Amino acid sequence: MLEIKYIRENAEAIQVAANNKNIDLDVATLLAIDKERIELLNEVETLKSVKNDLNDMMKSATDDERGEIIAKGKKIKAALEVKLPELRTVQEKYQHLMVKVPTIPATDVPVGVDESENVTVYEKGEKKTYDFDPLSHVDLAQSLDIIDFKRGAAVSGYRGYYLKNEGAELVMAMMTYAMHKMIAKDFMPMIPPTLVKDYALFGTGYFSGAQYNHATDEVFQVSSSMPADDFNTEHKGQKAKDKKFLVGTAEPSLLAYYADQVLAEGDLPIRICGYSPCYRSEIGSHGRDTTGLYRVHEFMKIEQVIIAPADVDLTEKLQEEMVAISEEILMELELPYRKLAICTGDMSAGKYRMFDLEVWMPGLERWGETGSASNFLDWQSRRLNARYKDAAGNVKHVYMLNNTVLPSVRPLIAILENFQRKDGSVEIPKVLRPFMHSNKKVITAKK
RNA sequence: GGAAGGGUGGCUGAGUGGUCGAAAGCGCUACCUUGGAAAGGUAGUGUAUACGCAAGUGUACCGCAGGUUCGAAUCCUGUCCCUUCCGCCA
Repeated sequence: MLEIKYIRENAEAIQVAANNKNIDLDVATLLAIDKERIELLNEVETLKSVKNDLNDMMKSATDDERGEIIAKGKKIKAALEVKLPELRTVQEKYQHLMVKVPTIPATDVPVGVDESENVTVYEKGEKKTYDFDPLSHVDLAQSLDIIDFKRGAAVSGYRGYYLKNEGAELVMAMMTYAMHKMIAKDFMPMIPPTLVKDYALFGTGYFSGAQYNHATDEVFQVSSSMPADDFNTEHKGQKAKDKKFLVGTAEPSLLAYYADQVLAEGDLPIRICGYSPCYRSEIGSHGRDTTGLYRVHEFMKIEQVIIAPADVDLTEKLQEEMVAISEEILMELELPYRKLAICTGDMSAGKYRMFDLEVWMPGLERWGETGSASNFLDWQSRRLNARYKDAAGNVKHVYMLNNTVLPSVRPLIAILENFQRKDGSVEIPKVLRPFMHSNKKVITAKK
């Protein structure tokens, strides 16, 4: 969401951004509707102004005058009953288009249609060479008895899994290691709610429109008092109460913490790291990555967010700072990775700049995304109404950034596949050993 | 899940249909007073939005959304949140 004034002044640049981001938006149509909206708004406000004058007159009117005023008032009311629905219709159209307006990306963001045009900034870490055929994490999980996909599918369904033995231990170790790392870097640790109201997800841009949309939004919906089938239908007499959503990352919860708040500039930037379970419906991903742990419906993650003052250059630095932390973690985990500058077509509407980190997975023989760093400028804070007062006393929207610190499952894949040895065992990365029972160094095959 | 009470400006809190954008107090800001401070005095002090270079003017906002009425902080309906008690429960 952007300011309409800004959209009027930068119509062309926004149209280009929308085109580059594959967003179906005609800015000229938006501006035409905006004009219509302003005209109707002025008409309605004029009517209301007359109404208010009548109310003032009523205060000191004689009985005779009162009858006359009431008659005039009724006319105003009738006129408003015509205009207000018109205004409402136009405002709905306006809102519908406004929520699609993208942030104009940084000028040096690569322009591209889809992920194939993302640009590799650099690769770091050595890909190991093996004197044997490296197994995939699925095979390793089986022989080491640390992940059970079969029972996961039986109990949870498609893409379900159990972590067990060292698998469970290792994931907890990863989470604790990452949390400690962030606390050491002065990020405030939080464990936010994962069951949230719609506005947290709308505000951070996780709904494709202004409301939850079954067809495209990758979000699980939850209701405690209605059958799931009736969720989007508000039956007469039946309450759509406790309509909640499961977040796919801690980001919405962490950022919505500041919704409707006015912060002090002196408190910015605010750095936060949050631990949360993450839920993804993967509704548009049927048939992709169908085996293994790569694409699952639930996992755990440490996330980092920064709430910054409205200073683009500063946020560029802060984004680099956040990416550097994620890179430091991958280096300490001794995982080879690459950094990608995400192109316009692979970037969602609100983003100004986005980097992905991908880790090499020798068993799958591919790079796999383990983290994503985004700078939204004020796109999210406008939706969330998160502001701050600057030194001069002006109230402005904050700028918001987020980045993965460490998710649970994809790095686990990378660890298993990169640290496997010829005898089928898997070495535990040194930095995680202090978080394993008895400083365990190796996971050995159970059979 | 049951019962009761409550949500008003930065805070406390008055207000049950028209004189209420809203009393009073506190806080805050400026000025006066002072050697300086306190106390005291005077004035000011919400947000959003439309038009405008601006001053300003209009509109909206008393949790949120609807409704009744010529007119709603006030009446009606729904909803969200908070407090207390009971029940259930990790």
